[in-house]
Amino acid sequence: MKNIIPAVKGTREFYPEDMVVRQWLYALIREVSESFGYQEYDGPFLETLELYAAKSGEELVKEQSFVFNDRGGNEVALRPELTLSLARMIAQRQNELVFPLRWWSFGPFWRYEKPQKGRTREFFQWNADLIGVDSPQADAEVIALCATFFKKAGLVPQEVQIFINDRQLMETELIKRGFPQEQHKNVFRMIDRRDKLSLAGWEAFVKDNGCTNEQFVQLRAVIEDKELWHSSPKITHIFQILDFYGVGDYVSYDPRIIRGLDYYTGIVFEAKDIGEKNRAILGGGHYANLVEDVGGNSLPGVGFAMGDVVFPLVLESYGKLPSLPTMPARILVTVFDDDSYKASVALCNRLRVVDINAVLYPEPDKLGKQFKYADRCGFKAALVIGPDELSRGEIVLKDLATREQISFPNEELEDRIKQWLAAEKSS
RNA sequence: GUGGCUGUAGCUCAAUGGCAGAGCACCUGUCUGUGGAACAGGAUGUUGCGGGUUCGACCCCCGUCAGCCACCCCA
Repeated sequence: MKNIIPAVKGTREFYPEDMVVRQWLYALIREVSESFGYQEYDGPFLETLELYAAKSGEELVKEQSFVFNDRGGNEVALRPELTLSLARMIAQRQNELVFPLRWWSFGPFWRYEKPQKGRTREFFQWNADLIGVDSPQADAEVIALCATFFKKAGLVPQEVQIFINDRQLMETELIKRGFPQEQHKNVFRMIDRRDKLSLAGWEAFVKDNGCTNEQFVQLRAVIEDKELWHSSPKITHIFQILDFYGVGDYVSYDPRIIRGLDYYTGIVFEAKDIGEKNRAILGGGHYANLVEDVGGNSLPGVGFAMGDVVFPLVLESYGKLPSLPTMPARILVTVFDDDSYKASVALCNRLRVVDINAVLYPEPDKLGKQFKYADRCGFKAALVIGPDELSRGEIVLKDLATREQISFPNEELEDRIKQWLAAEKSS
């Protein structure tokens, strides 16, 4: 392999076998989103850095965005997330849109991170948001949407769980335990870190960041209190609603879920693979002020995002990634020799007219070679029209799996193929 | 951004300073109208890239790129 110019680090190349997975996922996402009546939309791939600067969280903006100056000298970013674009799009048409509205999107995003398995610099993301309602019912609907998606993908609650928490509940609890309001943003960051450190390491981290020993004890008590949600009418209500949806067993309470993005103000949630790897699959939450933050009137929303990289890995680890055909045609038309080539082209034409996909072998060749090619490419059947068939006015269909051949009159082609394909599909 | 491991044929991997190899896959033939077997034969490499040490480097050293793993962070 000599001197191939390498792809940009962290970018993705979708070979046909990868592309079918991407399209399968897109179709599944569309199916679930639309089953809840969400409308598809999209925003720009390029945005001003300014859009994210105020609200996305420092790390995302300063460390992880692809930023450059355009020819006019403006600082632009390849979008690292969609929610801010969504907020602006809503704000711009705030007076004509009908609320509540439900929108979803699936498109490319970029983050400048160190690539490894499950993490690339270029990825697709599913976003779904419900805008205009500030209620536990709205939060529950969006969480139910996630759970329904998992269910539809074949994942069970023993494999994936959606963990939820409420930042308001946490704030109330923190104040009760002696943490002043201005310390909360900092404390949230500490809670976010808990899972990544040993208890001793976390203790040191917390104290290094200005907490007293008493505060450390209190903080630890908060995040270890798995029953804290009982004191929250909102979360209690949400669990009840999720039972109505029939997805209650996909959701549990976790006081350690806080989320890194700064704009969440209420319910926050994160779905994880609870098997060996413990990978985060999606995350989201409730944001009360986002539309206002980008210049609109106050309007609440709740939504989430899921990347396209981890999810198929999770499915694969549970053996639930479907095997998808990469060959869109099921029929290969062989070419016997130069004299019969015209007849082979004619067969293809007739099949395509009746919406049957067909591939024409590109040159006359030995039949054995053509059958082998057909088999390796994943075709289901090969058609033969050589001198013998032409003289009898017939066509031969060879089933590549069973190796059986049937022949039929030329004029019955369309019907016979349709019949055969229907039988093949159901077998 | 930090630390570690890895990089040899299309794929999986050998070769521990002395002629770059094996299995699988591929191509051809046995087989001039029939693909999954068998047999026979065949092709395939800037050993990721650049430098250095050495009589001699896949091997040792430095740099660099990429992948993977752990951090960081997140989808």
